Amino acid sequence: MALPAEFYARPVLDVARDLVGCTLAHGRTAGVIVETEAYHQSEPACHAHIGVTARTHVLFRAPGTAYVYRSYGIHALLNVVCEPEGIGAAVLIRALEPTAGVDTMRERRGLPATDQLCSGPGKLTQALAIGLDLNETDVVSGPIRLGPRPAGWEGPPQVVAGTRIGITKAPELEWRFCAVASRCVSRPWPRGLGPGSKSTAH
DNA sequence: CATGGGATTGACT
DNA sequence: GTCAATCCCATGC
Repeated sequence: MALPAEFYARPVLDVARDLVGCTLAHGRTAGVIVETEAYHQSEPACHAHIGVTARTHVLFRAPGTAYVYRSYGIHALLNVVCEPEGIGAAVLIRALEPTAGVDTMRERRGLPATDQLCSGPGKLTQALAIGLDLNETDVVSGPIRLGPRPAGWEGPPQVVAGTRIGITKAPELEWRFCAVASRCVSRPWPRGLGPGSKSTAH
């Protein structure tokens, strides 16, 4: 049972928030999404901001298309294209809580603790064996599968918003969404302050 | 055609 | 805390 294409044909911020708590699977490995970030052509941190190129054309394709690209020459990062076709927008999957195929993940990752198997965008693609070959595949009916929350995750998960990580452009946008209780997120909130804190003691 | 940067990670000081 | 690895691609000459 997969999330329908219509799920992704909505504002990218809504999709990013709603994907937290959903299931991501590839092969026999799977996990629950605990961290996402939204990207939209209207802001400069998004690859689609520069327009349609050989690299970015995928972002303008139909909602529910996977956009997998290489980061820092090393890591594959997984995104899901959102909004109507022709709009360049996507949700970056940043972290999972492993639920299936954990032993396989451990082998691929080299025996780290379970909490760290998928606690980062480059880690989870390695753990689930998601490579650049899956770029432009369909997450509704293709090899990468996205489904609703599994049993045990009923009820809306408590999701908190914060600023995106590792970017230099538009760093002020609070377009990162995390499951609040998870220990599998890629990075804790700075200085132990709650998400969305705009001012420090001053 | 040459160059520089990047939505990261892991190892090291 | 710092830093190198490594490669695709956008940009500029």
